[in-house]
Amino acid sequence: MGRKLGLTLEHVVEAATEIADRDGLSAISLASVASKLGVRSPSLYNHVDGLAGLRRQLAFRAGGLLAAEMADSVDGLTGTAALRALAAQYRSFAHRHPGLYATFLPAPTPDDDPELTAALLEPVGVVGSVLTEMDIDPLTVVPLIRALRAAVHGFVDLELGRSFGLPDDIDESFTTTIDLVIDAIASKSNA
Amino acid sequence: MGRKLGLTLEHVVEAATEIADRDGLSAISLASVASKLGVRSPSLYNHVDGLAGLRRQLAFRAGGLLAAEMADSVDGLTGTAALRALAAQYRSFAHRHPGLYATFLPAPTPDDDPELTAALLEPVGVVGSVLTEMDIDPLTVVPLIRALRAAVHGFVDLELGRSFGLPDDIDESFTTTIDLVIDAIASKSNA
DNA sequence: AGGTGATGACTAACCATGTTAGTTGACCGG
DNA sequence: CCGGTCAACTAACATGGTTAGTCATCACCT
Repeated sequence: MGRKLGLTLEHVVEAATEIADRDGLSAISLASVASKLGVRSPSLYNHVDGLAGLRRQLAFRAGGLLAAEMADSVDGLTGTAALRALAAQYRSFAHRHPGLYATFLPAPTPDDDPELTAALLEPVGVVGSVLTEMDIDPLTVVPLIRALRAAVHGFVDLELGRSFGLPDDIDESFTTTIDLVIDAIASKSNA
Repeated sequence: MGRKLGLTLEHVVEAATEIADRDGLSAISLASVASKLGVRSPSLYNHVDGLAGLRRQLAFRAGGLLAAEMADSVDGLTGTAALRALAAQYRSFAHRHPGLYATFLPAPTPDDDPELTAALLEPVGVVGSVLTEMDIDPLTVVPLIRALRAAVHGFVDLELGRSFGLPDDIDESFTTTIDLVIDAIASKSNA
């Protein structure tokens, strides 16, 4: 049998994305992706460098998609309103794409894979540009951006991991959490 | 060959802990654990219910250890000092036991495994008792404890995942992050 | 039109891992 | 001393990743 289907890298990554978002990142295997595409596992090597390569492609897609969504969400906004929009969009992305979201951690080291490292830090850059517009003391901007990132990521990660035991409203808790951090950031702004 | 070594559940879980803390949670396999113990993989079934059972035992150990350390760390302290001690101990645990720490997520659903769910929520209980002593409005205590948990977990998770790109001092960023949340909590305390 | 080469799928084979079944030798209580 | 239990074992099988080698199809070039 020769060339039967018009399989492309896009198709492979798309299929893997669907599996990851539906059944979790660990459900991705060459076997499951190949099966979804109606193809045998070795055929995937024509498009992707093994399982590791597939995961890498998935991470690229995740970084690019999230960065694009965040850039869109902040359009026309500045200051705390922009930060709130970014946090909400970030959380929404994680809800809609839990599998892609999981590819962010652990991050590759800059030595191992500088290209992928840069792609995964793209979303952070969007937040950074909003913060510099707010005229924060340069000495404290890095800890503050880390605090915001930690709070948002931590909340989403716990939420996705079903780690909040109590039935109390989770949306409200998210608002409380990010407002707490954003207010603290605003109090150090000179804009 | 019959009964040769005095292998116990403790030995198995201990070996798995060492592997997980050194090489990551995903490095745990029955093969790697058995090899470390000088035993064949099927022998482990005499002590543990397969790989899933081993991971479950590891999660129990993680929950118990962290809860004990946190209870110790808060001894004699109250209020914001207690919260700061808890956060520091939590982070220290994650640094010393990254493999055990990773077992906390994703959490099992209460329906699937109520026993393990309870064990993993034990550390949260320690924080809860400190907060109730601080006399916080019961309506806002749940969002606040979630904010604190999200910030601390998020920070540690990003840190362990090498996701902080910049070389800026990480200890200082941690202090900034948790002080930010703890100060907000303190401002709502009536104690 | 027909030959040629690249493409992209395939089968076969190998290795590692998890798991089950059945076996065997050592210890322990009667 | 004898019999049962326990805890290790070997054998066998399934699944998944990977490599090597095969072969049909398509595009292009003469």
